Amino acid sequence: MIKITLPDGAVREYPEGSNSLDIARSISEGLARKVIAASVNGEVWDATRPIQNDAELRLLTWNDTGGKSTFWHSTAHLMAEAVESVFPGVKFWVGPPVENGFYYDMDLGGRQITEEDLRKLEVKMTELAARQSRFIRKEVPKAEAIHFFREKGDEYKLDLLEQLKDGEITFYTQGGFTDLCRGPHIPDTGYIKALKLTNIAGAYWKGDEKNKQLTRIYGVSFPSKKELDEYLLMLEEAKKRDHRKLGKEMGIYTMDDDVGPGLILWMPNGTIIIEELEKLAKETEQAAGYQRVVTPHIAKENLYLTSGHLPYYQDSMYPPMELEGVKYYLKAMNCPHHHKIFAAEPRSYKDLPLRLAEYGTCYRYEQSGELFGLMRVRCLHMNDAHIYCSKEEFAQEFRAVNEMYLKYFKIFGIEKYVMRLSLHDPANLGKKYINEPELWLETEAMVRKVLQETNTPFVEVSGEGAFYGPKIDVQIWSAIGREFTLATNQVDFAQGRRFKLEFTNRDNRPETPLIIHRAPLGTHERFIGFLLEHYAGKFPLWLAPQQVKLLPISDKYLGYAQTVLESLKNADIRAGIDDRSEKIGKKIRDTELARVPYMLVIGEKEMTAGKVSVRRQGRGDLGEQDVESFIREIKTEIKLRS
RNA sequence: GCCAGAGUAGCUCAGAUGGUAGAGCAGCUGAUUUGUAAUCAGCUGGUCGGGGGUUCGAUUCCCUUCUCUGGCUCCA
Repeated sequence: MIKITLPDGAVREYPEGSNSLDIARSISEGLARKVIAASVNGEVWDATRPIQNDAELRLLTWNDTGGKSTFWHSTAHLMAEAVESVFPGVKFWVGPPVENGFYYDMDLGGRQITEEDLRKLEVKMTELAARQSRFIRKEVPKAEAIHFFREKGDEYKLDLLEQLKDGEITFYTQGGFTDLCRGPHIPDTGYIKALKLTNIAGAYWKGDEKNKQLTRIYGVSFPSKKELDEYLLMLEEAKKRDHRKLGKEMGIYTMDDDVGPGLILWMPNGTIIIEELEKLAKETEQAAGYQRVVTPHIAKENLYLTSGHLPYYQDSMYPPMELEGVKYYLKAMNCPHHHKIFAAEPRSYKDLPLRLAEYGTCYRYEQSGELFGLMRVRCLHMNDAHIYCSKEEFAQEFRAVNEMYLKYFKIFGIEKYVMRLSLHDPANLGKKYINEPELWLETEAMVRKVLQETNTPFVEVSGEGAFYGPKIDVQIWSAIGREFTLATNQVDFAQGRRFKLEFTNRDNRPETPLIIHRAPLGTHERFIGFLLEHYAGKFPLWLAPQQVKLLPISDKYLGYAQTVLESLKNADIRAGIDDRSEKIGKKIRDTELARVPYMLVIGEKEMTAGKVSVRRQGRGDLGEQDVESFIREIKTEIKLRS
């Protein structure tokens, strides 16, 4: 007998070789039906795999992350089985579960796959699932595994095998399909009741663009039809808050083929938001001891040779324009210009920290396939600043920047984000990263220490640093689930020396400052894209392009509405009148849909009493109020940015 | 940049196996003067993304190009 410890601490005894399904069944049949995998001593196992020793057991269902990923991983195998039957001779690479489903990469030998094929594959998969084929696990000696895939002629799996040792190789078979796989899997294919193959994509083998491109098929599956329908509904909902749709609908921005890809034209409504954000940034930065500067959009080649942009960042820059034998580049970052401002005057330790801020316009030649609405563009306006400080001041300054982030996030109600400590990748020193291994390690440790001291939760990722130093990135997700860096806080140990920046320290000696690059509000483009989705277009009052709309019941009250409008405008409130000869219901409907925060209904009653009837978007009628008190209240709401 | 898909009126979408296109909403005009999420009527609006080819004839078929979209690679 073996002792099984359940999550509630209960210890039960079972015959040796019992599996998780048996154990679940001993608790209840209902539970057994829901179990799709199990965590055995912290490791996710097949629910059907025999347990030989005492163990801590946690049964996993669809509602556990481990359960879902097992379910999707198994569906990837089911898809592979279907693909193999429809396209014989196909070679497979890997087929893992992902955040919302699964994919499998394969080499179809030059054959093209169409949307129609996906529908066929779905039918085939449904058919195979209904057979309830068991997933059978088998430990295989390496030699036998190699033999199997040699026979099959699958060089991709042979490549995978190369990194595996004898004794750690397992095969899984379901129906007529056998795959090299670590597992685990669901008990049988019958668990998969609903599925959808969502798209076809190219994916470079091993993620390297120099390698051959394989065909990747994405899909998602569920234990019931109901869950699939809910998922599809959720996708529909997400589409409604897509910033590209809202941006168009609300007159925020547009793009034009003649202007160029990735170049945003901000319309009046979008520009209002930009100006409000800049106002916030200026207030915040002034309070934090920043000074504002303004710099040009271009500079001579030499500046970028000095900064290191040309060797390390050239691919992302627009090609130069040449005038009188001198090459000029559009700036991709503001830092070199700011460094020149630092260098323009002799600096003392007494001037430090020197904080130079600019909403700088940068141009980056992003690859055409990367452009994405407002989130990834080629002309961007960065909430940029550079802080020049001594090593001793660094921790304090870096911490202050982090605190500024959190202050902003509170204002915008940003709760779902991840702080990422982005480090260099030693393999890319001298290529993607400035070749200063010790300085990398030193500054990375400095940043890590600040994060730890401030108890900031973060994840560490290698190979995401800037070319001049490590950074903290704040990751957010778009409505359709794509991940982006919203804000960034970077250390730069390289450019100070490259630009020969110096200040005179207390010992009357020249010293090179450390530089912090920071952009808590990221860029206008990405930030407003994010805000559109975050608020689903329903901006808080202070950001709303139009804050108040006056809705006269009929033309008779237009005159009174005009006087109210004047009062609002005098109070710097963005307001307008709906003077169409429509019924009030229509005016309300249109204004609600336009997401204007406040509506003021004006008719006989209001005109006589010198009042307005206030209606809040999404909330409905709030009753009558004096014009003056209404203005006072919303001025407060605007001022507090609540 | 690579793989795949899409581009018809301002928006959402129909449509023709090749004979130059239609609806709703929006817009405009008129009627209506309205009390908290759609008043009625009429009208305007499109070289069916651009260029080239095949054809008596192309928005439809072919080629090419641009843009957008889903991924890959890359990144604020």
